[in-house]
Amino acid sequence: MSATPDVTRAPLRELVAAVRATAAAVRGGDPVSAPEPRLERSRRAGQGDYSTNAAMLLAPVLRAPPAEIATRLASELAHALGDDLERTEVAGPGFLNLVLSDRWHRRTLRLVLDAGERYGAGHAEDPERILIEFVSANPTGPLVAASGRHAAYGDALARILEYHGHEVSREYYFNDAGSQIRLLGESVKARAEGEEVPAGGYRGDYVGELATEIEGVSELDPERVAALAVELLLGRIKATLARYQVRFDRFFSERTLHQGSPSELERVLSLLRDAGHVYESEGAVWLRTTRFGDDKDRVVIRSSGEPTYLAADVAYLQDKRERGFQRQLMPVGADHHAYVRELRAAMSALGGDAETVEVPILQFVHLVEGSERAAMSKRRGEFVTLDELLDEIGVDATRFFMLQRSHDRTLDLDLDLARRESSENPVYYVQYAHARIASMLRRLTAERVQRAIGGDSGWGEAELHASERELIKQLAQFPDEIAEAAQRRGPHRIAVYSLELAQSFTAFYRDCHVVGATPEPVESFRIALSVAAQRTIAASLSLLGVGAPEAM
RNA sequence: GCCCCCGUAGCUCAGCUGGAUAGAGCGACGGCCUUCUAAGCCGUGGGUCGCAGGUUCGAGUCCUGCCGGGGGCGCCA
Repeated sequence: MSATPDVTRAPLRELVAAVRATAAAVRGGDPVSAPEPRLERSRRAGQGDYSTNAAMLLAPVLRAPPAEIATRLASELAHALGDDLERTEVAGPGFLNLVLSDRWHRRTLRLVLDAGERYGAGHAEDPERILIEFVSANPTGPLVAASGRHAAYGDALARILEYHGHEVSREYYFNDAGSQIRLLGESVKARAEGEEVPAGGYRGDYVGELATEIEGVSELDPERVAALAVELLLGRIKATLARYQVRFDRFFSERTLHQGSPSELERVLSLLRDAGHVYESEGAVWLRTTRFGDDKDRVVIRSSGEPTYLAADVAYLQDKRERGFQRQLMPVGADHHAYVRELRAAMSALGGDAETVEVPILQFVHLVEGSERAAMSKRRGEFVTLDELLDEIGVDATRFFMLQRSHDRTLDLDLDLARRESSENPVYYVQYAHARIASMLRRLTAERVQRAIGGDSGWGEAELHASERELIKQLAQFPDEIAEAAQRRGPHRIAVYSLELAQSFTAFYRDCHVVGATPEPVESFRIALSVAAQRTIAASLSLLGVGAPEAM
């Protein structure tokens, strides 16, 4: 991505490098392998700012007590870090705690500010071209609240991967062919003619609406009705997604895979046939997925001659691959998890690497109101649409709540809490911290703020308040949080981080007066720190697709 | 029966791929507005990390087995 100078990137990187270099020096040329030492944020006061487990890892290699090794590490590290290091202490089973100086804290703030709007961005070590396919709900009804989790997850993950330095495309794959669509057409037609919808058909109120929206339904054949209904429903889905701040680069139609002669689907099937992974049995065509770890083979062409959904999905898989994506992410609901094995097997059969097909499993969402649980399924008329949820609690709260929890856990979304516009509601708490900084900075001229950020008049030498140090360490953490969220496909880490950052800022705000602080260098430093906090809160929220208001 | 996810405070959940005395929010209880937004802050109480073994200097985290909850095992998508 951008060619940012290394020094403005991750403040903690040089600290980690120093620790590792020191550990290597103490260790000497011993060839026995040992894990790389870690640098961890200390959890409680009295254990320094950071601590390393290096001595405990080296103990078995050097056959010496951890405490003794830690002492040697300490003197090496003191040499390497110079004035950045206040002191070290050996503690517990052999931890080496580092207490960093105010000089280090000021320097770290400098690095954060110098990185500007791109702080924390572009750290991916192996940038890839990634395609993320998400939501992909069939256009047989409006998006339901559960889709809100998929949409928020995929969108936030895409933003995070992009920020981290990958090249990301987002696609929505929709089924506009096949039995479900046929059923939709028949359902609409039946509704228009006042007849009973077919077994397993669609019954929601929207079906009736479609019946009136489509002119002359009764004269049209079901197939035509289905096509028009899909068009209308897809339009609504797109509108909901746009409102939800979710962007797609492309909506991919399944139908296009069936068109032409040979169709894309037929072409991919013959690739598989040539590779010897396809056979006929019981009048159907099968893909030998068992060769690649599946527990049974899968039908691709039914005995009726119709292709299965899997056949189309495999064609789509190959299409994406041929478009040059090195990795495909396709988050799906927990009810589709068995599908992972089939897809990966198909990728192997196509001669690709199954590891490049990643399918994060998203667990279910329960809407909770008091002790009531609202049903989320698309069956019957009883479901909450995403639009209804957005009407109820707003875009920001919905996204934040959907992203707050790890995607592989079922989620209880508390509507009472989400509706509240107070600090009890985590999303407002974070936004409030941002607005508060904006409000504070409005009391100053732009020139004053610029001068403070630039450090033109200096930041002084005064001893820093514990809250100032804490906030700086929290800011220093940001690049690592992004790297973790990206690598582990876990956007919820950013939501958790944004809360912690807001808390750190609020503590600083409580303890340290900013505007009017004396002497002037102290005011400058605190203004600069506030700006860094504001930018980083804004960046975190932006990665979640949540707004960062200037005022509340 | 087999496979996948999950059991952490009254509730909802974090816990950075093995580290020190297990954290946050909500709820409960008590306190704080003549200074930059009280949409805020401070304090109190609250735990056999489902159970039992194992691995090791060290386990909420890794392994095995049980118990409990959810999901999946179609020529449906």
